[in-house]
Amino acid sequence: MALGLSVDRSSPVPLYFQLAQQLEAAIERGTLTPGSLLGNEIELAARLGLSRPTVRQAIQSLVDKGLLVRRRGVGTQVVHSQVKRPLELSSLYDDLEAAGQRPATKVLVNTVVPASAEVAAALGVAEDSEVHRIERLRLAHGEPMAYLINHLPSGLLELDTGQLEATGLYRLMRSAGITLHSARQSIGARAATFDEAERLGEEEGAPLLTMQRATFDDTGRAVEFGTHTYRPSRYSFEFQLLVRS
Amino acid sequence: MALGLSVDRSSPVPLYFQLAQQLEAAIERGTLTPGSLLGNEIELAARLGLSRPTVRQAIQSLVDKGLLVRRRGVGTQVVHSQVKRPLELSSLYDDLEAAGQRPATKVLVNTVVPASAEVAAALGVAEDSEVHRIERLRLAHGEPMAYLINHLPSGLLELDTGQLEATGLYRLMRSAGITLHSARQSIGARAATFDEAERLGEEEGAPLLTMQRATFDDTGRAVEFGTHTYRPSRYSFEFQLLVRS
DNA sequence: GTAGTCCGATTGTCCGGACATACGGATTGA
DNA sequence: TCAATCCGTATGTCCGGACAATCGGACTAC
Repeated sequence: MALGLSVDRSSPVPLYFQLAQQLEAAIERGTLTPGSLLGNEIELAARLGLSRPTVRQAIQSLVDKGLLVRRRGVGTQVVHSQVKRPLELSSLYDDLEAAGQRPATKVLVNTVVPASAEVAAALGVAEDSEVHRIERLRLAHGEPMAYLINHLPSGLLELDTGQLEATGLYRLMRSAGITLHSARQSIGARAATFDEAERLGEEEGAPLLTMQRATFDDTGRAVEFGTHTYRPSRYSFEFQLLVRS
Repeated sequence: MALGLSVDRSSPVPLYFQLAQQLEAAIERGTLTPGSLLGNEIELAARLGLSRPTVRQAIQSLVDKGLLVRRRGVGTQVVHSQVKRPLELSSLYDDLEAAGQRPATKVLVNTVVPASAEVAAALGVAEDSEVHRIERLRLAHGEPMAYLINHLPSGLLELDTGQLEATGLYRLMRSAGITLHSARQSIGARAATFDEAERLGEEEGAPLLTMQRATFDDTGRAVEFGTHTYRPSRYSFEFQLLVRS
């Protein structure tokens, strides 16, 4: 097959990664059609001038992403389903932007407060110690969409209101050198209180979608604790899961 | 350190898997405390009589699970946070059982119907072709908790009402030899219609948590499409995410 | 005292090979 | 005709080694 696979040994990009990218691109592009066999690893390695472990590493990374399926004695084939991207730690801002909605943010509160018991527990800091508190209203097409309350440990990040209105919190954290690693989420629903309804332009008692999330960086340190409410008519959580085998 | 690590070469269980399990157990047990270094791979391999790639494979699997963090030039250490288990494709039945709630199921509908356009699209079958339809009421402590509507392609599974009341749908599928692979989920909220409220013992207009999910097996074939409504006072979605690096 | 440099330690990448295991089709036997 | 067996094929596991890249601390020079 003319997949045009090739690797550049002078590049600093790892060989297995180059191969994985090319395979993923071929799947995305439709050159590798769902259900089609990938050709055996030995032969593929020989064709590319790579060793089998390297080829396997590339393939494995795509299997982990859910793009390929390996079956012993059969071969490796492209998953034939509409499942494309697995779950990511999503950012509302990025989600909206990807959907072409041009999100806007209004920062309502950006201050330092003593940590409540709940916040302290979530962030793993002492109660009443100083934490940043920001409250933001997220809009799409001029309509309120979500009300976001976040707490961050102090000293982690400069929280500039202007920047917060121009981009998302996660992006700010990443550009400050923080590598996000994992998060604990809880998604529920409840009736809007009067204040909540007011802020989001809903009626009191209207259903709201709620999300609480504690985010951790790669050292396991809590870097953010958020309590968000969404207008369910404007937003729902969409994601793909992979089963752990 | 006296971690008591050892592998059984006569076991059919892969060596890297044995090691991974023992390391995970040690972390769970607290023998390996958060933040502690794991000792370098070379020495660990020598101590266990394994090769370095095997040890690396074990460690990598735990890194993928989010239990360990590797840093070049430093070593591998246990993540120090409360993040323990990453996201799984959760089964409401298993969730409830794990929480010690002794779930009960009432099967209200178990029949074969022509596929609606929505169902046909989700399952990847022709419109009006035959699909199974089941409607179940899930109770915990005698209280209604969720109303579950599921559609399955015909010929996939024997859907015995008795079995459906005794266990969960996912467990049934797994024991029928279906390997679940991935799912596409959408979680939202809305106000209960009169009928929905009736079924769940809520008031009309009360907030409901909704979930739609299409599940795929390892060949990418859709095996189930579910439309569920939950009482938010009784249930919320809890899960951990890992960031894809 | 401070900044730059060097160096040991540790993980990251890659190789080539060996044998085990499971799947599916072909062959063989009843 | 149908079922059990054999066998080729492809992935799964494991080994031992080599060199590169990066981190952090120690040392050195200014």
